[in-house]
Amino acid sequence: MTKYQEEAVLSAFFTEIGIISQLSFKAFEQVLPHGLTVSQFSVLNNLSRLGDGKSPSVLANAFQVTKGAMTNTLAKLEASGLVEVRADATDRRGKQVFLTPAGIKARTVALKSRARLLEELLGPFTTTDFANATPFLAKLRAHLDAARD
Amino acid sequence: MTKYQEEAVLSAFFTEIGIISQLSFKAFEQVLPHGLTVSQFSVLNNLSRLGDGKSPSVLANAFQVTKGAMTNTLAKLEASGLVEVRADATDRRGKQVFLTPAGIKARTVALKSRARLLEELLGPFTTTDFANATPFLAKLRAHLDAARD
DNA sequence: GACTTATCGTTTAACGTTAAACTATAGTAG
DNA sequence: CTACTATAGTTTAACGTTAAACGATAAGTC
Repeated sequence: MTKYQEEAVLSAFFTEIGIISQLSFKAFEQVLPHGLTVSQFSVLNNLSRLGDGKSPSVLANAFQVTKGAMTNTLAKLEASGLVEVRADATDRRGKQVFLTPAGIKARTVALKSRARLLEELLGPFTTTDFANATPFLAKLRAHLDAARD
Repeated sequence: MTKYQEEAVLSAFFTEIGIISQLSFKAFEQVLPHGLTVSQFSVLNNLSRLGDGKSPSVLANAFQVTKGAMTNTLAKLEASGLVEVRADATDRRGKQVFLTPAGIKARTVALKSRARLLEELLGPFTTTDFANATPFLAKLRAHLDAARD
């Protein structure tokens, strides 16, 4: 296989990845409860699955987003009453983010929408198809993540 | 396998896709010749591979981007002298986009950077790993594209 | 204890994008 | 020919993001 062909293989792979990412992202966004963005849902979901009380900067790191972006996302969530942001008692620079009952509920509703969407995205494929594809992707993601300067 | 587990499989898959897409996109952006964005490179590459003289709206469709976004991208390319936009003689509403010598050169330089980057992204994997993963992704992309309302 | 460096969160300007309104031109039906 | 409808491209406001500057607080060093 020539250098050129190898390049074409990688290029095709990353092109497909990019398109799938874009299409699935948009599909998810359209299906989310009104006013909730993917970023906002991701924060709610993280706080619910992994526990709330996290600081904005921890969240920003978790999602690989700047602190400024997280300030914005949290402000929206707070304005919608889905999250409560309190001063950190032990570090006066810091804050802590907590889910409100409304936030928990919004996440639950969003999860149901996502479940319906995923079923739709499954299309003619089987769960096994996706399960088989994931390990390589996970390893690749870990490599890219590590190689990032 | 329970419904919940199936959902987790799909969710994990799309999460990996999203992260890989984001990381590879950013890596490409950082490696591009100064001032060239991924969108701009994509237009140059399309015009070079598939022939220039296309209209802005054809390009907008090809990249699934709004006409307004393409207006912006082409304006940047034109300001950089990488592209020449001429009135369409046969349709006075329309325009045609042509590569300039500088545009062809910029694309060549960008392609070399991309080749180096792809080699780096290859990491511990083989070309075959990517080749094996691509067919499913291509089929899935086609499904998502078709399912899009 | 005083200086220096690092971290937390916010703010600002800039960017690329979308959606929608708009102008100009083309195509079509009566 | 006259409407009407559709399409090409631009413009505008809004959005979510980044990068960089900033003030406040904490941690480390002499």
